[in-house]
Amino acid sequence: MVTMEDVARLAGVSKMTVSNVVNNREGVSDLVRRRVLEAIRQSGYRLNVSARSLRSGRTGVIGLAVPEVDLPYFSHLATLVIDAARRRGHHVAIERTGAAEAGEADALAHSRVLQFDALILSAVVLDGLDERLTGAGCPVVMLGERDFGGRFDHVAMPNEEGMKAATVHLADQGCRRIGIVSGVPREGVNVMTRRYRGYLDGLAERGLSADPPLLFPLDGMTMEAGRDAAHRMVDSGREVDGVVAVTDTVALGVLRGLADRGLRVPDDIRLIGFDDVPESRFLVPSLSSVAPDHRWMAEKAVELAVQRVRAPLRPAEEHVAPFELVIRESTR
Amino acid sequence: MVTMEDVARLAGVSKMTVSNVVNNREGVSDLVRRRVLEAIRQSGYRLNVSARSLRSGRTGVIGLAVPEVDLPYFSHLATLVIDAARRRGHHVAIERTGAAEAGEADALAHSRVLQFDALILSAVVLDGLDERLTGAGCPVVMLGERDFGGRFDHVAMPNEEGMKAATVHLADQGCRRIGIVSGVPREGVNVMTRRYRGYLDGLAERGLSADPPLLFPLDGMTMEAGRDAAHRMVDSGREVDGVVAVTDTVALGVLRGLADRGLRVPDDIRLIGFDDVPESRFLVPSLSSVAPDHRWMAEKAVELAVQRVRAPLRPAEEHVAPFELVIRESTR
DNA sequence: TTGTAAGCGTTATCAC
DNA sequence: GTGATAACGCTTACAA
Repeated sequence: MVTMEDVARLAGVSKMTVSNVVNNREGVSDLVRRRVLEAIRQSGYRLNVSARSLRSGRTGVIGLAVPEVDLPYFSHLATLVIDAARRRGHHVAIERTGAAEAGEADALAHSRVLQFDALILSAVVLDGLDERLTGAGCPVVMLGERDFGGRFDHVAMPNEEGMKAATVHLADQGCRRIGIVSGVPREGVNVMTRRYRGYLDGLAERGLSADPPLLFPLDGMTMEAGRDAAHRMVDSGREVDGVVAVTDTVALGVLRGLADRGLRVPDDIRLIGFDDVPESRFLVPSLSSVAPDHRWMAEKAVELAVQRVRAPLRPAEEHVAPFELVIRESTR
Repeated sequence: MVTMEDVARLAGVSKMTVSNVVNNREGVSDLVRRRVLEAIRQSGYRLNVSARSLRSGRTGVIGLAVPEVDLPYFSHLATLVIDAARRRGHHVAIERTGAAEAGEADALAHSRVLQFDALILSAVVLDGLDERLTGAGCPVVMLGERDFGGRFDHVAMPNEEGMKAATVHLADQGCRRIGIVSGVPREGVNVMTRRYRGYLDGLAERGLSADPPLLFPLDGMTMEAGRDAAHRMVDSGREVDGVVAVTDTVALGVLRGLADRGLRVPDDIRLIGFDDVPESRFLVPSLSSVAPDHRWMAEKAVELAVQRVRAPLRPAEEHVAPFELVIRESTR
């Protein structure tokens, strides 16, 4: 392995000068710099990141913990985070948490092992996370779902506002019996409860009743769960003329489930999702959706992460992503 | 920061004994081990991976370079690779190459910077990669697309066999004018040329003419490109009663493009994809597809990577993934 | 079974 | 503007 020492010898300078050149530091004469660069080229030298990290205490890696990499929403988000980080000279290591508390706790444990400079945590369910977070061994930025009373940097989704807008939109399209396909709202603040609240707000805004609630519960946040929920919805015989799905991925399953029962969207029933994942505009029918500005979210999360590495003691910030309602065939 | 030294002092042993406990090595008495573990707990000690890597020369990280993280095929693959690697005690860092030669070369450059123990490269287009690969600074396992004359470990897709089977299937369903939506086959061996060859083989197998070719070229491998190709196909006025799409992602776009022109699948035209991504069974109509065993591929790729780290000089291995044809509504 | 010493490749500090 | 030296926290090799 070629080290700085070797390069230094080859260029006839000291190790330290090579280091200065490699790190683009001031105070190296042009002549020497050129000589060093040439020596680096000739020798095929490569910086040893482990050594640098050991010395500097920084790894240049930001962790991104998501429930599943292969759900469109998260993979899309991951892409954007990777880009945003790269622009700031950082790398991203993705942790899969599996949407379970165990997994999310695990990701934190791993963040210790892998020594991220910061961890961006897209937490869905984890309760009682707070105590553990403080022991993560690196700054944590919450992305998406939860509210931690201002103790952590937090990039929030417009969960309530978005869901409210979606529900109002369905009402304005003439729907009178609007159902929701979602996880059962649990105690504490999480994506399910917030979106469910937004749905209720939307109903209230248009004077529609939520009693008895038309909640069709979801077993997981997958396409499969969405399809099954749609089956149960139709089979229950309860009349529904519009559905808000808690995510686009779930909505994709609902679309399939409705087709299985011979119901057409939007003719028989209207459907709207949340996230505006890339495939939504290509589905048949194309899927209306609440579209948070994902790029903005990724950018902000990485920005917060990088800032906090530099200044660990700044007060925590909370930001809510902007969104727009994208109207497509499924609610026409 | 708490170091092994601190733990050692606390437990009344030497640094080395702590190291032995941390690494689960033999030859530490139970009593001492317990004392050390207790000291670790009390002190909140965490292993410093940079230091370990610097000393041992291994990082425990496998790089995975894919064109796009947010195409379903790659995100699914990434999930499986992450799982397989975790089972072997490795972490995965994902590099996005952007499906361009520049990107793929870049990933190699990064592999130098990040010091992966090995790099799994899902290369799509890169020609003249061979020379650069040897300078990657770590073992490289090719995943998916290309053939490198046996110089690299290689987990290949059943590109030709799969496409042939898909084409034969369409013929057996009664299709007589079978088109293909694919990138233009280029010089050299890549996914496009191999799949196109499989398509031609399939036509030949059933005595169907490939002259003039019903190739509808693709500008990229995206849903959008698939939709546009479908538009051009229909607008060209050329009669087509079956289509093989080069990937499921492209097929999803084709499905949309056909709907835009008022054509129904499978009634007016049958459609089959390649990859069997998770969403395919949930589409309406559900999408028939060539289903390579992705889990097998990920497992094999990681296995090869780990093996090669241990034994850099073993001769390269080449494996072709098994596959099956999944018949769904789109070709009924 | 446990301890000691050396060194992995880099950077911070301070001297020149 | 450049160089010598001393860490950073850990593991390998070997001694006790």
